Amino acid sequence: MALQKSIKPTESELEILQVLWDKSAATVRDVHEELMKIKGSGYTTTLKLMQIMFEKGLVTRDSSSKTHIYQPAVSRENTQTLFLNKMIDSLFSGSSAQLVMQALGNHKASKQELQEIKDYLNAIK
Amino acid sequence: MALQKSIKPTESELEILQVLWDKSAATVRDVHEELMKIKGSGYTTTLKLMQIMFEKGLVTRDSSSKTHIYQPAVSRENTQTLFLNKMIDSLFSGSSAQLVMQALGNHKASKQELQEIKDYLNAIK
DNA sequence: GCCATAATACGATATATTTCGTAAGCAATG
DNA sequence: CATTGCTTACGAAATATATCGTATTATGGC
Repeated sequence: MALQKSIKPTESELEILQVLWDKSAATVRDVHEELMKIKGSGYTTTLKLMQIMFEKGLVTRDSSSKTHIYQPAVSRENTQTLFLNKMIDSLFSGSSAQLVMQALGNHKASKQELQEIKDYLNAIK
Repeated sequence: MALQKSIKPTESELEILQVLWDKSAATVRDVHEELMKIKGSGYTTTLKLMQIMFEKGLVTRDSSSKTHIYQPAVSRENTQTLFLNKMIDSLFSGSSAQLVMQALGNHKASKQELQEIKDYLNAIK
């Protein structure tokens, strides 16, 4: 499999990918209804974005029936890693440890989460 | 310290902020020469961006002499947190633990860094 | 078969971001 | 004190992203 240069999804595209990752597959309407919960753009906006994403190869679609079914073509993990690495470079001087400690320090992690991380650290030692 | 409404710097603005954070203060030329090491845009592009950043309040400047001296007006840490939280929301389902573990898993952390993180975790327990 | 409904396609506009060209000012130097 | 070089200011083009309106097409119920 050829190593495709990973395109960076835009912000709106990320919102759509999130829905697709959660649902595995979805129609434009499905996605749009999810997006309505967090933003207020029109149906054709979502449609257009998903068409563009298809052209870019960010999603696949089954167009055998009139209502197309979309699926993510990039994995959540790869995309996370793409953005993480970018962020580590652009904001943390290339140090993932710095990023991690900053993330842990901002009161967003519960005790349980901290324990998970410790376990994880011990596991990969 | 007053709580500033945090504007999200654009990608180019982040590159400039990085230089300013490293140097504490710098002229447009200083910044531009640093940027030349990683990209190829013209001098007036950097100038314009820094002027816009000044209008947005992302940087301050001392214009008492002809060559202005710029300083960051937002802290590295606040900006890191801003982007981290955004990313946790948009890519990690709101879980900082997930982000941390993904960051640790992608082979970017050295043994030494991992140890640092463990120490840190123990410290904040 | 016809119509109402809902979908896609797509051009056009709107907005945000980045880039550059040019004009004008200042200051050192010779 | 004029020339040269570096500076800022700023308009405008170029590019990227997001939004919408309208036309067209398919489909199921009548």
